Amino acid sequence: MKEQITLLVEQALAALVAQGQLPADVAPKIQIDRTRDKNHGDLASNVALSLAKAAGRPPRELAAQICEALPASPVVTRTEIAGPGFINFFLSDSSSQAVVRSILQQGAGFGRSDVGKGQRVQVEFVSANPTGPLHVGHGRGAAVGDSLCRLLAATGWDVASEFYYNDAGAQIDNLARSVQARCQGLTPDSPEWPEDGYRGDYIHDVARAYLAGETIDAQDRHVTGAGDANNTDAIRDFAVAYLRREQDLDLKAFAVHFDLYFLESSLYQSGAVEETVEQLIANGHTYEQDGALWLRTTEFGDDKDRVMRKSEGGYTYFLPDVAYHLNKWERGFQRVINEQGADHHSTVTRVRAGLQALQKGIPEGWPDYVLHQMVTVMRDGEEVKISKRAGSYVTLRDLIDEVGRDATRYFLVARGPSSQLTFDIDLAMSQSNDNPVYYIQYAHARVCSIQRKLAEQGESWNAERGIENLEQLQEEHEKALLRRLDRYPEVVASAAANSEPHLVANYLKDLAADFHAWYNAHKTLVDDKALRDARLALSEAVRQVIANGLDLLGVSAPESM
RNA sequence: GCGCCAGUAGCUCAGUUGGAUAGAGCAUGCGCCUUCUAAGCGCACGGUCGAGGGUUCGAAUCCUUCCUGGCGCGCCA
Repeated sequence: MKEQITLLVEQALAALVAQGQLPADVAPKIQIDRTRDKNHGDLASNVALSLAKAAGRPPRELAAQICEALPASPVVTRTEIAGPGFINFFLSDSSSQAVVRSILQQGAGFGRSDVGKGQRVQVEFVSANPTGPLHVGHGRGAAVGDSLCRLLAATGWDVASEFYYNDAGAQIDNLARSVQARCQGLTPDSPEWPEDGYRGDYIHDVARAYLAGETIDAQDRHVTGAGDANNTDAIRDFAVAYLRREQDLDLKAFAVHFDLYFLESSLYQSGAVEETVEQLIANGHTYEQDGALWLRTTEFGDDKDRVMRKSEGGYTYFLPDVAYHLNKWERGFQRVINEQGADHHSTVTRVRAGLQALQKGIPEGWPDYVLHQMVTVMRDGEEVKISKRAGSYVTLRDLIDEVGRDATRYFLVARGPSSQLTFDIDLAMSQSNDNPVYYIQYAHARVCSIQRKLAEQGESWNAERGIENLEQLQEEHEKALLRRLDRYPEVVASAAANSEPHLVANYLKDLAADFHAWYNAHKTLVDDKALRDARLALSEAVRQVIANGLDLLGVSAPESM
């Protein structure tokens, strides 16, 4: 719709230039906006305002000339000049009703586009260390990342989702020591408890399972507990497998799927880590100091240089991170989006700097990052501190069990990633109308309910007749719904382009509100068959868009509630 | 001290990339079920868009200086 209007305005401007009314060198970017107020028509343009200076004429006068020069079109019934010089476009009924036909024809495809042109994009998210269960923060990452994947796929990208599985390094040793301490009967209060050891109760669970000789079946590994409290390696393998299994179950319960789990340990096994170090040394960006090997990341915009190899010989996490991202690049991903918590934002410049230092022709701003701010959890009006090491914990599993998957996902994705989020457990658990997800789902269920009622009456919806009679939709509530439905594809495109799934969540709430208002004001199953079927077409279009939108958020669309 | 993110109604948050009179939910008050599911609808109340300066036809939005909160500033990840 916007494109058509843009075309008309372009033609009008070209005509004015031809008449010598406008200088030929003006190259305006024609902006067409949806109006906020329906008194201002359906679409509005500010071209006259932005061109007034170049034209040497008052905006309203210029606007009048543009309107005069607009070619006739069946889409626009009239134009109006308003305010300081806006041109308001009023669309014809038939053009605004056409969206219903499009939705019914395209079904689940409505709102999808091919702007991604089938290009590959990789989205990495969650990537939690296997040192504890997933908590709310990981949940936000999972909800946002998964929704992002769905949005990208819906806009024509070839999406690969990936979980970087950090199964090597110091934190894993810490995990092994913590479990071992529990195996030896120590408690976190004990003076011999490992420094910085993980104190959570789940460590005790792992230790008990290990000592009992349980067998763990995780996605990619199967380990049986050796039961020997002195065998640190066996404990490490067991603990990693155990927590991996827990995370598998958490993600499954959250309906989040990954195409690939990438193991950090594989970067050591393949020699990629070593090769990366050697390349960085060969490129002359490193130096030794205090027994450690440093990378001069300050040459690439970092505020201080970073250690790659510790004085005791091991690598910091930074190096495998660089090796990992080089691997992504070499797999051919021209576009990579890393979704992670903002507490890790310092890795952004670091990883990019490391990649630049490799001199492989990787673009400076590669990869993209979507950082979500912290989640604050409230329970009984008080903040619950999330600390793996201290053991006080709100797990994702708890939330899913208590709140339900749909509400949890909706809450975690309904805010812009860059805003801090307060997750009120009592509110989310309340199962009342405070939960906006129910409000949206209820709108979907209501449409289904109308269809059921129709069937009970021994009647059926004649979709053809409905589409033929769309011009009967003349109520203000109906016009508002039509306008809202027409916006959906733009919302999806914008949410995908800006990595902001919450736009979809907000849109669905507004759409549901428009629908509920209409539902209360006007009966759908009226005697007049033409009107009835037209209204059924509209309600079915609403149902379809809600289903499409909820799917992008990973939330179900129930047929009854 | 430096960097990143934020500051909008009593609370939780939107705000279509600089547009017209700043919106929604919750909370509060008053109405609406013999009619397709009341998990709903309508009306009312509620604002110095953190503060000051700047940019222009026009600023919650862009620039700048402060104030406040969160996160980061490891040879942890």
